[in-house]
Amino acid sequence: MKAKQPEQPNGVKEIARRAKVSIATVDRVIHNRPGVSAKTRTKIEKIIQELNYQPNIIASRLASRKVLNLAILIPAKSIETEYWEILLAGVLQAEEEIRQMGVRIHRYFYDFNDRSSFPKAAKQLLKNEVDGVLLAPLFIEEATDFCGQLQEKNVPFVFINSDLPGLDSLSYVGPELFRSGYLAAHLMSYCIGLKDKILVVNMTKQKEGIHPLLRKEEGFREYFGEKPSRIVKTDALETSDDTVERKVAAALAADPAIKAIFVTSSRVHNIARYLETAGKNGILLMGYDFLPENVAWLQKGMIDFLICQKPQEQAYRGIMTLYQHLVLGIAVEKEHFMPIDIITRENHMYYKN
Amino acid sequence: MKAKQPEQPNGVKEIARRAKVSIATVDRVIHNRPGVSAKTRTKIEKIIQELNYQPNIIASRLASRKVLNLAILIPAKSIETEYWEILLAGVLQAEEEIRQMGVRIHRYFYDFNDRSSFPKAAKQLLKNEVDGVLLAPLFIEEATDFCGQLQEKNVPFVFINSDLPGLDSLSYVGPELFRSGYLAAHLMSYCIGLKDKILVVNMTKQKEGIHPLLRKEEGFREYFGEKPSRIVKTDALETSDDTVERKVAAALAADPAIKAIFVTSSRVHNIARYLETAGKNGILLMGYDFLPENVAWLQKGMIDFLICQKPQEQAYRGIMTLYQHLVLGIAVEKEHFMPIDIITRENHMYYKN
DNA sequence: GCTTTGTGCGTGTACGTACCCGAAAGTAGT
DNA sequence: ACTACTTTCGGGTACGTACACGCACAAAGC
Repeated sequence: MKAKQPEQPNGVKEIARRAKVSIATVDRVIHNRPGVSAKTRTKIEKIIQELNYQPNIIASRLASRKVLNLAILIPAKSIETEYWEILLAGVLQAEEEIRQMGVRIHRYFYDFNDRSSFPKAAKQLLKNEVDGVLLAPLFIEEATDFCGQLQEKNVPFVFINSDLPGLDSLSYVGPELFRSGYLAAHLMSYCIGLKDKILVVNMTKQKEGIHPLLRKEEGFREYFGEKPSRIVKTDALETSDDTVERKVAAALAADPAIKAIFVTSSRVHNIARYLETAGKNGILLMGYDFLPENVAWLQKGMIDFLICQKPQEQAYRGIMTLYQHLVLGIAVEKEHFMPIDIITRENHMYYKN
Repeated sequence: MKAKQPEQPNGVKEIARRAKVSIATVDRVIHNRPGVSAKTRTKIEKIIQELNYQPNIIASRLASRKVLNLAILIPAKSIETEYWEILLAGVLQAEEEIRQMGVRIHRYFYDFNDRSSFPKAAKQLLKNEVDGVLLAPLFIEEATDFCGQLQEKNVPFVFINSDLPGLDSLSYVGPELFRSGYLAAHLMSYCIGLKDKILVVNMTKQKEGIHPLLRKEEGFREYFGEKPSRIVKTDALETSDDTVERKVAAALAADPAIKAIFVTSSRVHNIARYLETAGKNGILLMGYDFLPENVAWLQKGMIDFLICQKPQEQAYRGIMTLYQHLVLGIAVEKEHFMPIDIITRENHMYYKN
C-alpha cells in the first residue's frame, strides 16, 4: 500500500559533510547562534544556498520541545449575539490543527458593553509570557494602548474583525467594511424600484456609535451618493425589542415609500421579528452575519439577504498567520480581506462561517 | 520567547510501562500486527483507552519513511476554459502543505472533449501503485468502469466537481448543482419584472448535453415552475463565437420581452462580449465561475452576477480528505457541498476560488 | 532424546534536528 | 612558560515512533 522511498538526502548531515564540520556547527549557523567563526559561517551558508536546504520541520519539531504561547483577546460571548462564539470555534479549529506543533492558545475575554473590561483582560494577558496575540480591537483607545505595550515587548499581534491601520500590526484578517456596505446598497438597488426609499437601522448602546457599523453605513450611502434622499435613518440606541419596534414602526409610518430596510449589524433578526408580527411582508430586509437566529428568518423569508464575512475563518486564519510567522518564519500578508458573502434562502445550507 | 515544557507524558512508552511489556509489543497492538497473544493485546488496548492515547503524528511520520501516493485524474487545461487550471492550483496548495508528511501527488489528465482519453489516462494511472485517487468524473460510463477497478484494488477515491452517487466513493466535494440553478433563478427574479422573460443558454459541443449543466438548468426551471413560459431556451451546440452570437441575437430578436440571460457554464463571457458589441446594455447577465475573463466583464458591468463554487478549494479539500482518511485514519464526510457564492462587481476583489 | 517450527515478545537502531557538555585551539596576561 | 580565559567546534544524546532482528520457550515431528 505504501511504498518506501528514501527522501530528503540533503539535511544538516549532508551540509556538515560537505563543509567538513560537525552537525552542531551547521545547526549553529542555521539558528544564527554564536560560536562560529566568520569564515566557517560563510562557508556553511554558501552550501546551504547551493543545496537549497529546507529544514525538516517534522524532525525539528520533534527535537525541540519548545512551546509557542499564543493568546486571543476578544469579547466574551453574550446573550445579545452569538457572533463571538462562532469566532471562538475558529480558534479551536486552528488549535487542534497545530497543537501537535507545540502551539498553545490562551483565551482572554472582555465585555463589549464595557470599555474598562478591555484593559483588565489585557493586563491579565500580559502577566504571562506570550509569543503572539490575536485580538478584536473594538475600543480604539484601549487597543492602541495595549498594542503599544506589546510592541515594546516585541510581541507580534494580529487584528481580526476590524482594523486599526495606524498601529503596526503583523496583519489584519477581516472584512473591508466600507465595501461591504457599498455592496449591500448595490444589491438592494437591484431589488427595489427607483422611487422606493430605504431605512437604515443602526443598533447599539454606545451613543457615539460603533466604528464597524458606521463604516458599513458610509459605504452604503456612498452608493446612493447622488440620491441621498432615498435613505431614511433611524438610530435605535436602546437595543431592547420594544424600543426597536417603536422606532421602526414610526419610521415606516412616517414614510410609506420605504420598501427596504438595511441593518448594519447582526441584530437584523430583531427587525425580522417585528416585521412578521406587524404583518409587513412587502419589505425587503437585509442585514449581517450568519447566525442561527438570522438564518431562521432567512428561511422564513422575512430576511432576504445576509451579508457575511466568515468570523470563524477570520479567527482560524488569524491564528494561522501568527503560526506561520512565528514557527515557519514565512512572510505573511499585511491585510487579508475576507470575502463579502451574500447569503439567501437558497444557498444558506451550504455556507460555512 | 518560547518556554520549554514537558508534554505528552503518555506515549507508547507509558503504555508499555503500565502493561509491563515492551514498546514493540505496544506498537504491534497499535498497528494491528500479528505476534501478540490475545490476552496481552486486550490488556494493552484497555490501557490505550484509559490513557486516551493520541499517537504523536510528528514522531510517527519521522520514524516511518513511508510515502503515500495519491493521484488526480481531471481534464487538462485548455484554451476553452481555465477552470481546470484553477482546480490544479488547489492540488498544489494541498501538496505543499502535506509534502512534509510524505504525500506525493501524481497528475493524470484527459481531454474533456474526447471520451476515449479518459480510460487511456486511467490506464496509465493504474500502472503505478496508488493509495488514493481524486477525480472529476465527467464521463459517467468511463468513470464508473474506472472506479470499479479501483474498488477491486481497495483504493479509495474522491469525486470533485460533479458527483456519481451510485458508486461507493469515499467522498464527494463539490457543488449541489440543482440548488445552484435554483438560487440563480431566485436571484434573477429579484432583479427583473414579473412579465420579463429569461433566455437560458447551454453551451457545449456534446450533443447529448453535459450532466452538470443540465442539472443547473433543472434547478433554474424548478424555481419558475409555475410560470415556465417565462423561460426561453437556446442551445448553442457549437461554441465558436459567431454561432453563439447568431443564436442569441435570433432569440433576442424573436422575443423582445427577454430581459435577462442565464448561462449555465463558465462560458458566460462569450455572451458578455456579444452584448457589448451589439450595444445591448439593458439585459441582466448571469453565469458561472470566477475566471479572469468573466471577472473582467463583471467589472465592466456587462455581467451582473457570477455564481461560483470554489474549484481550487474543491481540489484542496478533496486531497485533504484522502489524506485525513489514509494518514490520520479520521472518518470523513461522505459529501462536502461547496458554498454557492454570489459574485458581483462589489465583492469580486475579495473572492478566493 | 533430539531437532524443527512457530508464537510471543524485547532489544536496539533509525528518522532529522536541537542542544548540552566538554574538548581543543587560540589569546592574553603575568 | 604558565595560568586563565575565550572562541570555536565535535561528540553524543534526546525527542516519540517504526520496525528489523533475534531470543526464549513450547509444541510438534523424528
